[in-house]
Amino acid sequence: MPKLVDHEERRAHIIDALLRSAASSGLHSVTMRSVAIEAGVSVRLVQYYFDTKEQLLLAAMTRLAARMGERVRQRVRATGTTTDPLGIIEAVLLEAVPTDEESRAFHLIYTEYAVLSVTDPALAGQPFLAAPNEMENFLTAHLAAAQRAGTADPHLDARQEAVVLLAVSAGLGLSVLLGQRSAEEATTVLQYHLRRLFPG
Amino acid sequence: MPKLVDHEERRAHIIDALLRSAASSGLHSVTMRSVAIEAGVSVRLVQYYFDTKEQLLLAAMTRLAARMGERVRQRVRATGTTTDPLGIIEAVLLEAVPTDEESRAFHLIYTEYAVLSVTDPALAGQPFLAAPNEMENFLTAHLAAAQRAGTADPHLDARQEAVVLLAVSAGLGLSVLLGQRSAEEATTVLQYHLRRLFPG
DNA sequence: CGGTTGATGGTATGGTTGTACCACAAAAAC
DNA sequence: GTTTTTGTGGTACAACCATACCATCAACCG
Repeated sequence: MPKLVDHEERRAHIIDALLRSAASSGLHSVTMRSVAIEAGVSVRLVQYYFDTKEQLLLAAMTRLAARMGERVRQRVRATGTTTDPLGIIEAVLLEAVPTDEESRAFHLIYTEYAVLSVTDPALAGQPFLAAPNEMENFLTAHLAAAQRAGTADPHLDARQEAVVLLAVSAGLGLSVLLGQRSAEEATTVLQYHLRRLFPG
Repeated sequence: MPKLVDHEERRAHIIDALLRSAASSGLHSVTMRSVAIEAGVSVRLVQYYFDTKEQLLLAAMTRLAARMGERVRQRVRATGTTTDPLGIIEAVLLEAVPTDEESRAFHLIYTEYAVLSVTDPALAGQPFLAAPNEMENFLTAHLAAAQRAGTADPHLDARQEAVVLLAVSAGLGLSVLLGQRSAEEATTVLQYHLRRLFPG
């Protein structure tokens, strides 16, 4: 046998090719061939590492969901604090607003997957439910902490506000994707809304 | 020639078949054949009335966008008032939350179209931008009216709040579609948020 | 050193899709 | 009453797609 190759690396390489291919012309238009070409390998190799297209799509979805988690955690880390609820919450929510081309592509594919998973039984949507639920708890906890610290209005229902926040961020992100709003507008609106929850 | 048929009626019939077909297994899986079968006509007829698949999809999208407008107007009319801003706003926003199977199918296809229009140049997204912009103005106006009438907090920025409201409603609707939340939960959260804008 | 096994390329195949083409019947036009 | 025109069916076709199959080549195993 030649070279004795690192399977995980090869798989990652192919998945990245799929994501690039999907970013430019939509998830619905990716084919074994387009992925192979984008990855610079033969179709046979894509088959070799993923067997079927369904499994390839599934693997890409899993990778995407994982990357979403990383992105959010990275943003939170970038705030450099674990004690400023407003900063942390803002960081989490702003991740949903696509700014540069890279994040736009990311969120586009993510959304395409989410919508696809509604009708495609093979893509049962676990990854798309686990993450938001986790975020909901996360936001609720930090909101409650802010209330205890006196920086957020104590009359608020922390959990319901957390759900509202997630919905606002998802809705704004979507409207940016659809070209209805600019990323700057969306950011401004989100910050406006946060300032109402965190007066002063 | 036989029968001399009403073209618009035939077209509507076929488009409805497309929407039914898309509702059950996703917009991506509709084909000329599946539409023809669902409509109970031959493939040739679908071609005859729409020439190409692209035009069929486009016509269905247009019809869908128009129907969205009707739905919202109908809801507003059903409130039976033109002077109660809270009632009117709540009616508009609740339309985005799919309750029964019919509205679920409607919003699913609508969302699939919206996402598809991002990558498919043939489906340039005008219909998906006009309606929300109109709604934004509508909500802004009614919010401002409520502020003048003293039922809404006068410190609010009516336009930004309108954008937030649209985003919340879109986000909640999407989360219901994805199966993350029940329609009841979404409704509760939306009403909670509205009660914060309209105290008392 | 011989053979087994991992990695890869190439190609064939069966199915599906959108669309073009051909035929025909029946109503309208003249 | 002949000739258009309009609606409709059936079918053929070229493209494309996912996948199965066949072949090859090189490394490691014994």
